Amino acid sequence: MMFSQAEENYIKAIYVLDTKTKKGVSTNLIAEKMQTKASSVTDMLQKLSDKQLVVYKKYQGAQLSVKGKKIAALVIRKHRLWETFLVNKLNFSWDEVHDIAEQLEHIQSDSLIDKLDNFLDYPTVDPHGDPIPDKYGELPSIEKIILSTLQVNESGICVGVLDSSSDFLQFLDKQKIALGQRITVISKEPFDDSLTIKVGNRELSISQKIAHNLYLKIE
Amino acid sequence: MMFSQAEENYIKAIYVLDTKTKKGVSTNLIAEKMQTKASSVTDMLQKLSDKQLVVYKKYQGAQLSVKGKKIAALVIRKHRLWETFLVNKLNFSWDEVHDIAEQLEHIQSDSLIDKLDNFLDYPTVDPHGDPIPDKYGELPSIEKIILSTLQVNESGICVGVLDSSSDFLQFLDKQKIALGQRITVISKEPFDDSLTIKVGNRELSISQKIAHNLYLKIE
DNA sequence: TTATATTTTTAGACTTGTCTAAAAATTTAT
DNA sequence: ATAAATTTTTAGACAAGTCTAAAAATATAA
Repeated sequence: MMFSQAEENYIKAIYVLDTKTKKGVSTNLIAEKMQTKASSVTDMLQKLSDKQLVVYKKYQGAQLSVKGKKIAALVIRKHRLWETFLVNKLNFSWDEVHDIAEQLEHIQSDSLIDKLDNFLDYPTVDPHGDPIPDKYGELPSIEKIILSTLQVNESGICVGVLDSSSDFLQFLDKQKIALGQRITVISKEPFDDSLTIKVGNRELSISQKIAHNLYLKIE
Repeated sequence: MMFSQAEENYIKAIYVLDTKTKKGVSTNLIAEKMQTKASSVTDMLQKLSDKQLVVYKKYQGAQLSVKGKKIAALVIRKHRLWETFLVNKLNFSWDEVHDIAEQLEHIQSDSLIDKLDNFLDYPTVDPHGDPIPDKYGELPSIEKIILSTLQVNESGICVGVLDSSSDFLQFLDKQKIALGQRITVISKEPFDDSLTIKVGNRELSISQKIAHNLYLKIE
């Protein structure tokens, strides 16, 4: 069974929104995510429902079926493997790879993905710290917490970003904050919720918004 | 300026047929190459003509414009770089890569191709010995001759195949004939035009058809 | 709870690329 | 050189995916 790029993109969008909201995903939400119109979404939901990839009742929003979830996970697997390839092998920086991976994720070939996975040495996370589903569509769960939830003097290893827009990623590059680094909370400012952190041997002040988009792993 | 996959595929087909026949390429020829109907070809030729990619007059066949030729060469460049990647880095064999490269060649990103080219160490030929156009669409001309045109006792280095169907490539693998090997013509059989050749330290007999599909480079 | 606002769906249209069937042009053969 | 065969184009239809505008359903508010 093979799906069009449009179908795969809708399924992926629903997957992301689904795991974020836990309820049926609304037509408008999907439309916004897909940068399209609600009427187009309705048409596609009808089609995906016919193919048993989503559970959809008129006016009730949509949820992925088990089959739909697996397809979503496999597209995400391809996306993240390609991003890993682009960064680790072709020397792209982590803020440049999203759009290219968005195209590469639709290439249809199981053996290609198997061999790419092998070539990359079976990575479990992509360059942004997001977990890579295995070939069966299973996501390894990684326990990580948002930096802004840490108390003063607590610390952890930076393992991912919540927002992976290039603006944010470029900011991190500029501040020399990278995955794998230890981050320690030195102090918290009650006035604006900004915090002072230690990264390597540097101390720097970051806004609440920044702290809210960095994932740490606590040992 | 960007082109759809369908447009790119037509342009590529016309390019290949064009350089093979030297005349305007007929609608039926393109239809056969593209596995489609003549009426579809007519529609597309009209469209490509509007975009100045082909020179087309009703009932007269089509030829690529300079612009069309450049686009064709750049698509072929991508195809051959990806084939090289698949064989050299992912360990595919040379008979498995065509269909996957057929998809990858449509990925739109100049920097991706630049970086891939660099990663592969600027190859000039793909795994089948076909030349890779440079980033300006220029094809390096490689002088190579068909094995069947050699006289007895003449020899050369095998540098390419004319037919790159997987049947033929798998036959070559089975016979342990590979690019880079010296091939010497031991004798020619007038009855069926088969020939006995020396490859490495082995002697083997090959049909005229095989000999007609192997390229050699003569020093 | 009835009126208003918002969300969602429907209806109809458009684009790209394809097809079949028929018409027109070209080529081949007698 | 005219008839027959072949090639090519046109005309009209269809599928996928999108859009706008209007109708229907649901949610919100007085």
